[in-house]
Amino acid sequence: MAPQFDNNIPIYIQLVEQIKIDIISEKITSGERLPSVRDFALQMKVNPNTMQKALQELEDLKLIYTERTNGKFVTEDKKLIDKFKKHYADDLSKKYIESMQSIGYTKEETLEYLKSLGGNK
Amino acid sequence: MAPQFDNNIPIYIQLVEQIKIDIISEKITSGERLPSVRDFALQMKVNPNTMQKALQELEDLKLIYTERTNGKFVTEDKKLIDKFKKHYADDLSKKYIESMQSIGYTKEETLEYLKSLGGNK
DNA sequence: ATTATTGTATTAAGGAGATAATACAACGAA
DNA sequence: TTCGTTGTATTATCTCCTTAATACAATAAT
Repeated sequence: MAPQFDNNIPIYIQLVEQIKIDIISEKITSGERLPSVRDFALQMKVNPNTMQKALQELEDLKLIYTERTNGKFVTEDKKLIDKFKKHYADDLSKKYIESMQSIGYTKEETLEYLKSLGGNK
Repeated sequence: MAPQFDNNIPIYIQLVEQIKIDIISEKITSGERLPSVRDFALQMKVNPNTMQKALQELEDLKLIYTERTNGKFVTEDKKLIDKFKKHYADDLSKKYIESMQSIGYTKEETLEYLKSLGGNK
């Protein structure tokens, strides 16, 4: 459950990204309650303060909301979640193409490269 | 010339990545001399110490080598450069596929998504 | 009313990264 | 020899991230 963290990126940033992915992929569903800050921190093996900071960012993004003394919940705005999903896929794809171009692959070559990669999933 | 740095990743790491890309893409060619540490730092608008740290990492990777009092040069081992290029493309592609899968896209769907993206370059 | 659980805030300590300001060693050129 | 350029090393300072240890407020359950 506790993910591997990249030493070069602040943990709270990585937590935001991971939880965002869990919401986008519906591993945690719209309206679902998250573990308490303390429990979540235990699960992820980070300090409660670090988890709190990550959850605060997610709340700023409107992806979660808080019911004081009751817990934190994934937004019920499914359109917003879908918007994040599209944006995420778009961002990933554009950055991938750009990175491949930066080392000399055209878009067509990149597509070919990707096709020939690994198995078939 | 001076790139935009991501606040969340150490600058020296980003310098290593950028220079690595420049070598892989042959923007800087095999055997070519790099600017002096001080000049390079000025170009990139970073502290000489930060540049020195980045160049030290690249030397550890054998991508550059040092002639004391004369300067630093891109390796003349073209096979090594090509190895890095292949590894880089592989790594990018695998991570891209994995990330898309993590939000629910199959490999086929990812390929389609990529094809339909943006213009034709 | 009391207790437990929730989110939230505060203070302190340590570590890593970035910058600044120097200094030194090695070598080529004038 | 002297000067300038090269890489390299050192010390200090500042900020941000992380952890630790608390403490408080609000509410549901007992």
